[in-house]
Amino acid sequence: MTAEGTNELDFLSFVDFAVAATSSELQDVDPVAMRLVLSLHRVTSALVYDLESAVHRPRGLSWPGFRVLFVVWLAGPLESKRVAALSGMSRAAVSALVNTLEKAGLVSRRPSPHDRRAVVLALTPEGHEVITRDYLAHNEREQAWADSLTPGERRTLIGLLDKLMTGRAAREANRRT
Amino acid sequence: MTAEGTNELDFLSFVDFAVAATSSELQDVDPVAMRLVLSLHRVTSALVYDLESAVHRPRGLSWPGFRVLFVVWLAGPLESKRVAALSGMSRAAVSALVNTLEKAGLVSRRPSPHDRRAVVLALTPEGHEVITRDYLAHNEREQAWADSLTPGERRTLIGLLDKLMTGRAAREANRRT
DNA sequence: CCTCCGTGATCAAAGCTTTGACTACTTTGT
DNA sequence: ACAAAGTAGTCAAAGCTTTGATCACGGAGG
Repeated sequence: MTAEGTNELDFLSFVDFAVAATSSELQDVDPVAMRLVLSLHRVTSALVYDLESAVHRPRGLSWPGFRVLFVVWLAGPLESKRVAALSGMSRAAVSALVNTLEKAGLVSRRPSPHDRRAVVLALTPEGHEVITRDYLAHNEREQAWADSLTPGERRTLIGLLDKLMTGRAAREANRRT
Repeated sequence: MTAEGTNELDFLSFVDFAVAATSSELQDVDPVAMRLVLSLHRVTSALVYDLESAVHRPRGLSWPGFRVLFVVWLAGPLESKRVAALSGMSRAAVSALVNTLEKAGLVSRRPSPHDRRAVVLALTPEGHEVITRDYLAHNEREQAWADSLTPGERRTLIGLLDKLMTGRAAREANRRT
């Protein structure tokens, strides 16, 4: 089974190959769970790489920078801690990232009026300008991806992802601190 | 609409909030495409973080290290370039990562017999030992996530992800070099 | 009041990522 | 045969991530 046609493999078709190859090496592996996770990871990687390289980098934002700006844009002046929770990053990562965004003049740091330990993050006018422009291009690219599915399929996929996200494994899962 | 109940938001429920908030700021945004991409990214992030922190780190592997080992295990011995293509990383990233894996005694580098520029990567016996043990634990955790869905839902989800992966946007998308 | 413990933000070290440059080699075309 | 163009791997700089300290502040009990 090994080394046969291994040369036509690519990032996409590797999923099929991997499921077959693993079953032959290991018993007790669930091929459906394997394929599910592998597909999820590969689609998402490809999607994020495409969005970052086609939309955000050309406009001067990194993918993490976009995520922070997006959260601050929508959920509005917000404590650093909450930005971390909503963007799915660690507090340390937000702190480091905001150094960059602050230097770029997109985000401002202010002390919180109610807690002198806390820092409130807000968009500067320029940051607001940047994220709205950027997000329009982002959403256009999102639509291009969504167009691969019918409207019904889109709803189904969103529903299944929600179910995964609220399921038992997700609740038990390790979370970022 | 802003700043109302913003305090009960978390990483999961932010999706709903974001879709509503964006529509009120921008017209011409497709809320379904937005929700699709946001859900995909959030589920996958949570899943990868859980797998890395619960399975791989405790066993001494990083997530990228696992990916390389996994590819070399299944498709291996393989040129460095092909490992990059199959694992979805850049050639430079593979090169840097293999430095670590080689020091750890898990992967070996050999010159290719047919092309003196190329390097062939293979698992050491210890690397084989590590990845088989590690992958068994990985797959157990994958099963825990897959258990949130019925068997039919799993098949449906895999099918929809495949369709996204082979659709037009994915084919046009920027790819790693 | 004031000690004790919890929490918010930041820093530090180590690792991985990216792009772009560079070297060594191979392939192509004349 | 040989120059030109392309390709494999690596390196370097800059950025982002993680965990684990550290420091400042807040809240509750004695």
